[in-house]
Amino acid sequence: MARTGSSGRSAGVDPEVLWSQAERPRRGRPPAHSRAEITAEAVALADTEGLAAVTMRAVAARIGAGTMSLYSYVPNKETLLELMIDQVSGDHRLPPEPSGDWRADLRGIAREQRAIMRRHPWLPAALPARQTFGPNTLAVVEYTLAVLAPVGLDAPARLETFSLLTGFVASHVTYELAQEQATEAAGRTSGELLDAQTRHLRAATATGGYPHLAQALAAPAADPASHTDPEAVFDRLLGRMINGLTAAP
Amino acid sequence: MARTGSSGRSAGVDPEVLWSQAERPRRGRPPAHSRAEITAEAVALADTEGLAAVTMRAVAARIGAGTMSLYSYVPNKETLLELMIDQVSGDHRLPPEPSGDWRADLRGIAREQRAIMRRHPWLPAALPARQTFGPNTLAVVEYTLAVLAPVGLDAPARLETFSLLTGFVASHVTYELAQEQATEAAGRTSGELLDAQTRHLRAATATGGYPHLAQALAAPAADPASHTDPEAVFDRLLGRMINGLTAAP
DNA sequence: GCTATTCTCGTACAACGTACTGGAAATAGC
DNA sequence: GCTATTTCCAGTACGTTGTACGAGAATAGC
Repeated sequence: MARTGSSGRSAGVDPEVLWSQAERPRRGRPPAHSRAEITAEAVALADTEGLAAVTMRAVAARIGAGTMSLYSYVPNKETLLELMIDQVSGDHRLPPEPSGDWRADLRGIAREQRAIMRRHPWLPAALPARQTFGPNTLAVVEYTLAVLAPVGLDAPARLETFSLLTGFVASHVTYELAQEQATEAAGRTSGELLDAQTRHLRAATATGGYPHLAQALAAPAADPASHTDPEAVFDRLLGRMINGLTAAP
Repeated sequence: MARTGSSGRSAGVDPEVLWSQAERPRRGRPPAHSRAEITAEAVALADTEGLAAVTMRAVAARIGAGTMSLYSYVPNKETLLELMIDQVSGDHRLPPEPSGDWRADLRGIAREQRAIMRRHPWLPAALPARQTFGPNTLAVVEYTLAVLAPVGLDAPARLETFSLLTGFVASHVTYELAQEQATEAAGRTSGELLDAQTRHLRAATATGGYPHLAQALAAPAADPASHTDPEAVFDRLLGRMINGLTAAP
């Protein structure tokens, strides 16, 4: 892992150079691959094997190229990650114009984000490392700002609203996936043996040190139906979130 | 980086083994260091040099030990990270009992979280990787659940509220730090040359493709005073957040 | 063909996490 | 103090990572 920035944030690559199309030179040997193809392959790898499996060697092998060939398309791995994030952001299906019902539009954005993050479970963890905004991300930001225009927020507040909405979705999806994984692990062993994490939690609460936590783990949902459907849970929280973020000061 | 879990989530270490005290054996040579000391040193390193600088070699050098000596205290690096997260969670100053004003108590929790994250800027990025809850984290969870007891939420909703509150604070602090870094970089060059990211954004908007974004970047805050004070911004958003998360279904 | 330009990729290296292992060190019982 | 026992310490070594370098291969314009 040589050459990872030694101080807080690494320098990275000039975003202007990164995202401007680097017009195809008309001379010399034509490239056998493309940035988009490499990025797509890296995304597929992350989807199936996890973010840790995305190594330069593995990605190169997947497209049938030598490891170092990647560096003709991407200056370094950090940049590849930024490209991955922006590429999946391109999956957003955005209406050309806000509908006029800004609450509904915000819901729509968040639902899209959630769908994308569920399709690419590595995304929530990768987002905090993002240094720049690619064109696809900017398109979502732009649309969100357009939606927020009629809301009584000033410009900086509108900008941050996007960030907070994304953060909320990421938090929730992370929680959702962890939850599903836990119950799946529990079910796999016929509901008898829970997974290590849950077992640990039960053990911790069994000491009596965390009464409220113990109660929360023991208590079934008051209204099971409303908790069974993940979409319903998300939508309900999302609605409150939108109310909170867009309330008048 | 040999032996990082190949699939999505790595197996990690049994949390029970991790967090139970591992009673000190009474015979033989006493250890020269402690898990807490090592963790503290790793935290200090991350604070000053960034999370990437936390290598087993660097941490060992800091306490004046051989690299491999660390493995007497910590089974692997991933675990060290969990310990770091839980150790800084111990900085929370929690009242012994909820005050009765649960909104104020939630504010207090979030403010503490924000202060800790600002003191340890690597924390927001490290949180998504957390696999288990250590005792200090559990104490915060427990207190939060106690605070939420009088609120009309059922048990699972209370549990997730903690997660969402933490996620909100992490998102906001990440945003705050990025913002400060950008303005600081801009100021360093006497307000003339902006940093690469900002320059990139301006360039992107200059093409006319993102009118709302361009406007947002150009427009000064409607009420500058309310944006100058980061605490005020945080408190205002936090208030809305709390309203949203704890609203009746 | 020639040449300039560009992509390709084998080799190489530093840095990482960590398995292994022999020896050093401290205590417990005498 | 001596010895046996238990434990910790750290050098060496291996596999894997990101990536610098440079020689070769393939193309476009002349």
